[in-house]
Amino acid sequence: MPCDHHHHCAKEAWQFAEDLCAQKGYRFTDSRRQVFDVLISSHKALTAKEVMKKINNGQPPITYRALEFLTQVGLAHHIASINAYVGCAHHHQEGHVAEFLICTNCHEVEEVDLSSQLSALMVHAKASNFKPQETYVEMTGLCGTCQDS
Amino acid sequence: MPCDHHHHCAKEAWQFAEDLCAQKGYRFTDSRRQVFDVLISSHKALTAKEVMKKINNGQPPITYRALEFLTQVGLAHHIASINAYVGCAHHHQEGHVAEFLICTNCHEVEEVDLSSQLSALMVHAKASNFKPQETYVEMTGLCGTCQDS
DNA sequence: GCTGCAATTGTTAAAAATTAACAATTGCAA
DNA sequence: TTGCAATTGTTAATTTTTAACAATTGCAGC
Repeated sequence: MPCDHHHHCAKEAWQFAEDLCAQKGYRFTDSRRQVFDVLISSHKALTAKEVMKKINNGQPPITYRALEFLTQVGLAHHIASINAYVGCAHHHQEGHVAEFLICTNCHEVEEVDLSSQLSALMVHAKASNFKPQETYVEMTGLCGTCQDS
Repeated sequence: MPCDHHHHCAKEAWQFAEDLCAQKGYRFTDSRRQVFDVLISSHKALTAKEVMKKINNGQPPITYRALEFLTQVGLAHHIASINAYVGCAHHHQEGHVAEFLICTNCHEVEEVDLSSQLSALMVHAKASNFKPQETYVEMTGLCGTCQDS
């Protein structure tokens, strides 16, 4: 269940983002902050276009660059199945894998940790001598709210 | 390990496709056959553009429609993480979930069944009262061959 | 065999999404 | 304070996907 007190969430998220960038020596610049703000202010996955609209029509390159940055740093996740992005301010271990539950109606996204089940996904990679880079575990469907509407 | 005797593979795949379409009452038309042929002749995931190129530069709408058809029928899978398609001629149970191991270098794709591990992915959906539609389990990385090159 | 209808295709063109290229600016270290 | 790497601003192109609609096809019912 996503937390519903965005003010609280947001504050911690910002602190987390600040710390992460500082610690890793990345510049948490204005445009990056703006995009992060848009994403983190919503639990929904937003397309690049939606992000742009929310930032007084920011130019595509700026937005795409910020999205790429945030994704690489771990402050956002790319949801490939619907080609959208969702903010994230959890600390992830190296090799962390999350499962995303994506409502196709409202695009609300719930992120759940898969660490304990990860070995089940890895076993095939291991058996095939496959060296993993990125893992996407995405489930589209209808969230509880949207099932009733 | 993908089978390496495409002739044998292909023959069975065609039979499977014919039967599937006949049984479900779908028309296995020329353009659909062409796209299926392109996909099934390769274990690699191909982008829509790559498919088009292989079909004496087929027009986009025709290719996209065929890809959509094949995906819906189950004769192809959409690999969201790299926005590409891979042919498939396995019989899938209702609610079947596969894991795709996708080489980011050569785009070879291995499909493995996740049935036995599926409950691990579903447990969170259940707990969240989330009604699943599509499940994507994709792992990008380097296949054995590409690790050495 | 015709007729009519639904499914599919062919074609043109538009819309949407992403990236290239390069000049201007910024932040910081030497 | 100079120089360099990182980042941004800007324009425009490229790539990807879809819309719209006319033409065709396959087939069921007469």
